[in-house]
Amino acid sequence: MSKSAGDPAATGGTGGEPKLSRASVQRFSLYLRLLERWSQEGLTVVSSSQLGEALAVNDAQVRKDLAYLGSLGQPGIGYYTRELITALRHRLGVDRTWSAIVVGAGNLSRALLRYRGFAEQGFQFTALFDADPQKIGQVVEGLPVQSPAKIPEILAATKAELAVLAVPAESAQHVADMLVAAGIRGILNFAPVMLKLPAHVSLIAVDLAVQLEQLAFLVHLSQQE
Amino acid sequence: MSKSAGDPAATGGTGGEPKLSRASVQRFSLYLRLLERWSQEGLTVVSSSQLGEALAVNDAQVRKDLAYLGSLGQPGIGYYTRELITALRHRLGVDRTWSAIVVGAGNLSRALLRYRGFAEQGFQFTALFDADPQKIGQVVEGLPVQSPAKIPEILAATKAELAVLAVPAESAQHVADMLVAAGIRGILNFAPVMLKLPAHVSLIAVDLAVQLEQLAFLVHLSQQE
DNA sequence: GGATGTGAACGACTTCACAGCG
DNA sequence: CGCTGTGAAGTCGTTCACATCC
Repeated sequence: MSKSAGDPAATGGTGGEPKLSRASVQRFSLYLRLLERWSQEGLTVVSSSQLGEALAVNDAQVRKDLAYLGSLGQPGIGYYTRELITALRHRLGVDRTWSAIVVGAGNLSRALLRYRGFAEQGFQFTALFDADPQKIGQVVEGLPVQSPAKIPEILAATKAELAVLAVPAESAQHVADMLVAAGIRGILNFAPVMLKLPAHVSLIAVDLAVQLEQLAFLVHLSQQE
Repeated sequence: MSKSAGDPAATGGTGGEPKLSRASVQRFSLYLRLLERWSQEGLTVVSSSQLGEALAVNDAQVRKDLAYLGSLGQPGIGYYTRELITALRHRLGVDRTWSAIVVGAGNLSRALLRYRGFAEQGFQFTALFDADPQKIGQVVEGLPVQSPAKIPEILAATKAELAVLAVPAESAQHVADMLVAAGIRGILNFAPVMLKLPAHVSLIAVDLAVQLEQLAFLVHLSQQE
């Protein structure tokens, strides 16, 4: 469940690009994480079938995906993990630091702020907002809770490009509009609503209730036989 | 990002089924939520294009999806919301109560336990586990934290079929194995690892770090032009 | 008229299969 | 040899277009 903001009038070029399948992007993060773990465990060379098996992906698919990074593979050998990691980081854009703000100071935000994996990947949470006057001024995981009214100001100051939206469904669109107006570039939305955003703002939506429902449905299906 | 446990040797029948696209299932939950909201607002009839517009889905796609529920549509009119809702609930398996347990008593679990949308959809969280001795005995959102050693016992008693896994990556596979041994039917995994599960246990994986990375990548891409 | 249901065209993604290289 | 890179084939999902029905 995730949808990027539009991509109209693309395919402008006369074609000939190596083709970046929209779906392979979904797997890049998984390759990267796995490679980082394996690399730390001392693995220096890896084959497409090893990667494929670990991630439940066809090995040809893995090669197609990785080919998009350039011809890094060594026939008869495999891929050098270090090289792959560097190339993946670059392609994914995580070879730099991303600054992100969090709106909504509930348990979900707390969980996100606490998770150390983000910092390792170059993500920094630089500000936390909540509309609840009771919460403003409190410090959560090292960040003071601030009024959403300050979003424009803070966003201008921190140059944060990403925002995590973990507010009630009712206020999600309103807050999103504020973020857009303040110049945000991408929103990770946890509120159970379909946000309407201009095309230049990217969107990933994660709806936890939907996920649980999907799981129930899978079980439901498997029980019907 | 989600993958059901295998589905080998399927396609046994001689074909002829109305065809349930794996992807349309992803949308069923969204239709359902939207319809429930609109229905409460007094809407009694809805057209495929209305639904499509609200969810950014082609109207023909919506009709194809809904056709799988039977021929509920009224040519020239649309669909009766009540009928659609009932049919969707039945098809999704949420026209009954699902009992679920939660393993890992961190902030993410807290957020899930607190979210009221689950109860409305018939999901009940009946037990909470954590390996941290410090936490055992505490009461979180109304549920006492129990030792994972009690999983088999409690699972047998509560007949819970679903489990939410919100534990550190290191222990995720171990806990998953325990859950499987105890007879769980489906797992919603938040730990950043690829779980290996037997085919009869369904799996939905939500990796928050991957989602943020995907968002960064989308922004990264949009900035390259 | 207005909306459904659906075959057919289209496009995207995946898998196969194999040439080619170290 | 083993493993990559990739055209070709196959599968799946989406969109189009239109007959059909209220």
